[in-house]
Amino acid sequence: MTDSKKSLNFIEHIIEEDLGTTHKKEELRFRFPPEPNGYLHVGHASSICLNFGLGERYNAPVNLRFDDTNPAKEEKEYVDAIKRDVEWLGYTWDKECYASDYFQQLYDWAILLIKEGKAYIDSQSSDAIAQQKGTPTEPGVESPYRNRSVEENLSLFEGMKNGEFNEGEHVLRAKIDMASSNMLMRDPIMYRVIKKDHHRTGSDWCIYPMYDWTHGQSDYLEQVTHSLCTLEFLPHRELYNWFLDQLYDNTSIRPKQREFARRNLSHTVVSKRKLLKLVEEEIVSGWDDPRMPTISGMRRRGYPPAAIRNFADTVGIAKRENLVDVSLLEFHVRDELNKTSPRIMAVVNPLKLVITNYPEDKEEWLEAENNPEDESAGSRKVPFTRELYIEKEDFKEEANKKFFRLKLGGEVRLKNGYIIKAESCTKDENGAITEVQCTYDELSKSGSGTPESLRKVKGTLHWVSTKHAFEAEVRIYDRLFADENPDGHKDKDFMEFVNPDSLQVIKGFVEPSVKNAKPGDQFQFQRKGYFNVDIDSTNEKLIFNRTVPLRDSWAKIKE
RNA sequence: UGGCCCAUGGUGUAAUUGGCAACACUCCGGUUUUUGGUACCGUCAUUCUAGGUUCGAGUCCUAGUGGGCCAACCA
Repeated sequence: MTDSKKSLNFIEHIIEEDLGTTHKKEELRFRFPPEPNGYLHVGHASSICLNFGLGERYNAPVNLRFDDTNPAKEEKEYVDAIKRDVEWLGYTWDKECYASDYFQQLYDWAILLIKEGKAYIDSQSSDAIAQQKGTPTEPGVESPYRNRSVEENLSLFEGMKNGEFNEGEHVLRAKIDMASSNMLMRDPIMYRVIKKDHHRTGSDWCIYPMYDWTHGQSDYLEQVTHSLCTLEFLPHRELYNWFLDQLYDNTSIRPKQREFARRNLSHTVVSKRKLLKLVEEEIVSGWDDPRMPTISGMRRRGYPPAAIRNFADTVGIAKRENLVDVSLLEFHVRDELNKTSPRIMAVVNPLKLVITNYPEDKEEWLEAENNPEDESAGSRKVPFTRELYIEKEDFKEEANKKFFRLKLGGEVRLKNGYIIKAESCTKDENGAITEVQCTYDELSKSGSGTPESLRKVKGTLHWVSTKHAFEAEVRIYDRLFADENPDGHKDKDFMEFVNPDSLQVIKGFVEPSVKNAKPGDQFQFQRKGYFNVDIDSTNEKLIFNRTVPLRDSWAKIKE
C-alpha cells in the first residue's frame, strides 16, 4: 500500500511528535469507547476506523471499552450489537473493557479525593445546583455544603453507596472552582445515586460515576496514550486533566485527550432520537433497514466493510465542521464491489423481445464472463432462446443518434449473444409497447471470431430468456432525505425532507445461475447496479436490495 | 453581554512547520470499451476580509467577519 507515503492528519502529527519526545512506540494504545445504549451508525464507523486505523498504522493495541456508567440507559443487547459491528468492519480489539470494571477503583479514588478535601457531598436538589452553577457569562456561587467536614462527607458517601438515600438526595462533587470560565470546572458531579440494576454489576452499586470522573481514569487504568473524542468534549479536557492531576503517579503513562470534528454525512441524520423517529413512524422497517445510516443498515444494504474503511480514510480527519457528500461513500462502495461482484444479467423492468428468425425450439447456452475485472472469476453459461426479456427503457420506436439502444430499424448486440435488428413492435390499446420483434444475425455470435461477430455496434443490451428467467423481488433504494442537510435547518423539521420515493419495490427477472443465491450474496446486475440478496429472502422467493446503482452517464444525457 | 474552538475549489482532506497550493470525490468535456460500467486524459482556487512581520505568508501577529461548542444527577 501507499500508506506510508500518505500525508499525516493532525492527530498523527501529535502522535509523531510524542514519539519523538515523551512516548515510545511500544507504549502507544488507543481505544474505542461506545456507550451501549443504541446502535452504531456511520459516525461511529468513522471513529472506529480512526482509532483502529491508528492501531494498525502504529501496530498498537486498541481496546474496545464500553462506557457503561448509566444503568438507566444501557443494555447488554447493545453490547453484543456493537461487538458484532466492530468485527464486521474488520477490526480486532485488544482488550474488551467496561468502565463498570473500574467501579471499585473509582470509588476508592473518590474516597481519596474526599480525604484530601477535593470532593464533597452536596445535598441540594438538582434544580438548586443548576441555579448555583451560573451561566457562561456569570460565575456560579458555592454550595452551602461545600465545606462539610471530611468525616461527614465520608459517612454520607458511604451511606449513598449502601443505598441509604434516595436518588437525588445527595451527590458527590469535585471541589474545583465555581467561578471558572469553564462551566465544567464549577464543582462537577462525580457520583449520583441510581437505584437500578446494572447490566454487568447487577445490584452491587447504588451509586454510579459520571462520564468525566470515569473516562479519563479508565484511560489511565488501561494505559491508553491517546484518547480521541469529538469536538464537543473539548471543554471537558480541562477537567479530564484536573482529575488525572489528582491521581497521576508519575511512573506510568498519562493519557491525553484530543478532539476531532465528527464527520457528517449528507442526505441523512444520525441522532439517536431522529433515527428512532424514523423507525417509530415506520418511514423505515427498522434499525437495520437498508436505508438507515446504521452499521447494521449499511451491512444489510450490501455496503462492503472495506468500502466504509476506505471512505473514512479518504475523508480524513480535522477540526472544522463538515458535511461529507454521500457520493463519496457510494464511490467507495462501487469501487469495492466492482472488483468483487460477479456480473449477472437481470431485467428489472421487462419488455418481451421475440427473435422471429430464431428457431422456436432452439436453446443455446452461451459463455458469459463472470467479472471482467477479475479473470480468476471464470465464466458461466446463460440460456438463450427465441423469446427474451429486455429492459423496457432499452427500446424506443424512434430516437436520436445519442440513443445507443434498440430502435426500429436499428441494431444492437445482446450481451454475450448476437447482433439483432428491431423490425417491428406491438402495442396495447393504450399505445404502450408490449412486444418487440427483431431478427438476428446468426454469424454474429459473441466469441465466434467470425467477421460478423467482430462488427462494432454502438449498443449492448442485457437480457434474460423468458423460459429460463425466474422472478425476484427487487428493492430499489434511494436517499432517505431529499435535502443534503436535513437537520441543518432552524425553522424546518428534518421530517419535512423525508424522500417519499426512497423505496420502490418491483418485480424483476434474473438469469437462472443465481437461483440458489443466499442472503448476503452480492452481484452486479449488468448495466444496472450492485445488488445483494436480502435476509427476507426465502427458498421460494429471492429478494434483492439495490446496494448502489452503476454510474449512469446516459441518465444525465437524457435530462 | 463571557470563555474556548474553527475558517484552503462545489464537497472532504493535504501542503516536508515560512519557499511553485496537492490528492480524492462531484460536475463538465474527451479516449478506450460486447456493461452509456471499469480504466485513462483534460477543465474547475484572488487559501474569509483588512492590516502587519518577512527577500518570501495558506502557514506567524493584530483586528474584523462568519460558523461551532459551553449553564444534563447524559455520554
